[in-house]
Amino acid sequence: MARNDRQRPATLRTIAQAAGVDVSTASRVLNGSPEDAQRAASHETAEEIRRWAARLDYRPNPHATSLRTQRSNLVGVLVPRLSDLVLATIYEGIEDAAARHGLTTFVMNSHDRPEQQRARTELALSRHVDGLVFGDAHTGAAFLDEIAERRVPFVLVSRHAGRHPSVTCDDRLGGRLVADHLLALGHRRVGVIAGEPFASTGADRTAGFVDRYREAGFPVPGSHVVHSGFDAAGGRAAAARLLRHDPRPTALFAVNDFAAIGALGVLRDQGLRPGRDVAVAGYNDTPLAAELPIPLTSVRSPMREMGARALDLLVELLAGGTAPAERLPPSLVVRASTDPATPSEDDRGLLTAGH
Amino acid sequence: MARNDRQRPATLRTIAQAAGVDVSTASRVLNGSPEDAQRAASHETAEEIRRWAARLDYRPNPHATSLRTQRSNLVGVLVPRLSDLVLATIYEGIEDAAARHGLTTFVMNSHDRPEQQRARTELALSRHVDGLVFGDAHTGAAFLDEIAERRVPFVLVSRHAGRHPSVTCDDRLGGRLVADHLLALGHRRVGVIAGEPFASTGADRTAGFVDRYREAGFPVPGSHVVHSGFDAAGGRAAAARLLRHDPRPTALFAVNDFAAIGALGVLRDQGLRPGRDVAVAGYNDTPLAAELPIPLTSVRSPMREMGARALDLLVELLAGGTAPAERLPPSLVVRASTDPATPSEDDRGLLTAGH
DNA sequence: TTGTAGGCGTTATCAG
DNA sequence: CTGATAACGCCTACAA
Repeated sequence: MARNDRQRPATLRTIAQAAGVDVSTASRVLNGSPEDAQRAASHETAEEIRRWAARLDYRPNPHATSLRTQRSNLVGVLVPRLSDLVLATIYEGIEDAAARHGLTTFVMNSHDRPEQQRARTELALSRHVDGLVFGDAHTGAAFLDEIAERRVPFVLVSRHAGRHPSVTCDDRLGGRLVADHLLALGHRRVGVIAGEPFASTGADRTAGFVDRYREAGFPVPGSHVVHSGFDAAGGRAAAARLLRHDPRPTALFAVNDFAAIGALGVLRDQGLRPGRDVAVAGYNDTPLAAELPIPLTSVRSPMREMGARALDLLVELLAGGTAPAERLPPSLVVRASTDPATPSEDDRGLLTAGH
Repeated sequence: MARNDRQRPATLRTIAQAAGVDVSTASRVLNGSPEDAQRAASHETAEEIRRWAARLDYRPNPHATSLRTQRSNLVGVLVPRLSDLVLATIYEGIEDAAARHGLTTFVMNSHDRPEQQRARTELALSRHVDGLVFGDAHTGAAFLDEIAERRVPFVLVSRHAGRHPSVTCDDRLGGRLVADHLLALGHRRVGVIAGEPFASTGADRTAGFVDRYREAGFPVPGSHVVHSGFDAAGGRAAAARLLRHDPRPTALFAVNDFAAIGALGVLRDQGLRPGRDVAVAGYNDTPLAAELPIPLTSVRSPMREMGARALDLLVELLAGGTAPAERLPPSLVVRASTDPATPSEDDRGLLTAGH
C-alpha cells in the first residue's frame, strides 16, 4: 500500500489529450487572456477544454509558469514582529491586496535587528520574489539604499526612510492632534514616550506633538521626551522616568498604545488615576484601547489601508510605473484616559474628533 | 535608460562556464549533498566553483528546482485571523521551524468561515504547497476529512478535530487548573465564558473546568456556560449575561484573555471590583495579561512551541512518517484578578502555579 | 484556427 | 570522476 498515492496534478498535456486538442490550444484557452482564448478555439472546443480542466481539477503549475515567465508572483514582507498587533493588521491589508492581484506574499520577522533584516531579505531574494514590502525600515540605515541599488522593487509601509516609496500614516499630524487635544484640556506640562529612535513613526509623532506645543508657547523640554520600546514594558520604563520629574507632567503622550498601557500600569502602581491625575494618550487605536478598564484616548491610524495601499504601490512599481510616498490621514479618538467626562459604556470609540 | 535593468540572476550555466566545468559538476558541488560534492570534483575545482558562485551571487532558482523535483518546499498556513495575538504567536513558531527546515510558509486568514477555509485551501493547493497547517479547525466539519481523503498532508495546530494529526495545548487540563484555583479560593458559584462552540480550545477548556467543579460537588449549571466570540466584545456580551443571574457568580472563567478583558470592562461598568467582588481568569497568558491595570490570572499555553511542533510534525509527515496528536502542558499564572493579595508591581507573571 | 518546437534552470540518469 | 542528455510544465514565436 503506497502511502504516497497523492496523485500528480493534471497538466496541460493531460487536459489537451482528454479534450483531443494540442497543448498550446489548451494553454491559450485556460491560461491565456480572454481574447486569446476566443481566437484559440471555437466556442465549442473551448468549452470542452474547460470542462476537462474542471473535471481533472487542473491548476497551472506556478513553478513552471514562473520559470517560463521570469516572474514569481511572490512578494516578501518584512516586519519587526508579526505578534505586534499593529503589524499583523497592516499585513492583513497587504495580504488582502496581494490576493486581489493574484500575488502570494510571505512574511518574516526581523525583530528590528539590522542583521536579521539583511538575512531575511536575502532569503526572500533567494526565493526569487518579484518585490518586497518593508514594515521595519530604519531611518538612516544604508541597507535600503543598497537594496534599491540592486534594483529590487520595494515599498515601505508604516515607517518611511530616505526617499524610498512608502505608505505611512501622517504621523506628524497625528502628534499634532494629540497636542491640540491636550492643550485644549489645559495641559501645559507634558511628557512624551517616544518609541524607538530609528522608527519614523515614533519620531514623527513626537515631532508633530512637540512642534504644536512649541507653537502654543509651551515648549517641551528634552528631558520630557523619553525613547522607549514599542511594548508595554518599554512604556512602563519610560513613564516611570517621566513621572520622576518634579513637578510631574500632567499628561503623557505615548506614540503607541502598548506603551500607553504600560504607562497606565505605572500610574496605577503609584496610586495616580489616569484621566484625572494624569492624562494618557496612545497611538494606533488598537482594538484594545476601547476595551481597557479606563478606555484609552488614541490616534486612529488606517492600518489595513496602509498595508493594502503599499501593496498596490508595489504592483505599480512592478509594472514599471513610479511610486510616490503616500501619507494617510489619522484621526483622534477621545476617551476617558484624557477626558473623564467621556461616556464610556455604550458609545466606546464612537466619539471621534479629528480632521 | 531602461528601468528594468535588474539583472538576471546567475544560473548554473553561468557558474559552470566561468569555472570552466560543466553544468552537472557545478550542480553537484553547489546544490548536491556534501558527499555528492566530494565525489563530483577535486577539492581544487570545487572551491573554484564555489568562489564563482559567491562572486556572481548565485542562488538556485527554486521554481526550477520545484519543477524538477516535484516538491515546492512551500507550506500553507491557515488561521482564523493573524491579528489575533494568539495565532500570530503560533505562526511565529511555525515560521521559525519552517526556516530551520528550509521551507517557506505563507499564511492566510479564514476568519473561521467555512467557505473561506475552502477557498484559501484551494488557493494554497493551486500554489502546489507540499503541505498545510490549519490553525482554524472546526470540530465536526467534513472539510478536513475531504482534504485528508485527497491525500494532502496537513497538521492541525491549537485546535484539534477528528483523528487528524494535531498539536494542541492540553486545554482540558488548563480548564482544571483554573477550577482548582477558584475552588481553593472558595468560589462555589461560577460562570464560564466559553468561546465559539466549533473550536476545540474553548470546548475543552470549558469541559475541564466544568468537570472539576462537578467532581468537587458544585456542578456548573448550563445557564452559567455562555458561548462567545474570542474577542473583547464577545467577552463583554457573555459577561453581561452571566452577571444578570441572581445571585450572581463570584467568579468568571473566560477561555481566552481577550474575552476576559471584555469581562473586566463589564465589571467596571457595573461598579464591581475585579478580584475582590468578582474573580476573573483568562487563558493563554497573553503578554497583556500581566500589564492590565488589574493584572489578569491566566493559563499560560506554549503558543510558539505549538506552532513549531506542528511544523515539525508536518515535516515528518512529508517524509512519509506518521504523526501522532500531541498535547503540550499548560500552567496557571495567578494574578490580582482572582487573588488581590498577589503582588503586582515587581514580579508580574513570575508567580506561577502549575500543573 | 491549429500545431510545432524550443527553452526557462535544475536535477537525475546514463554513458564514457 | 566527468559530461552529455532528457525531462519537469508552461508559454510563445513561428509555421502551416
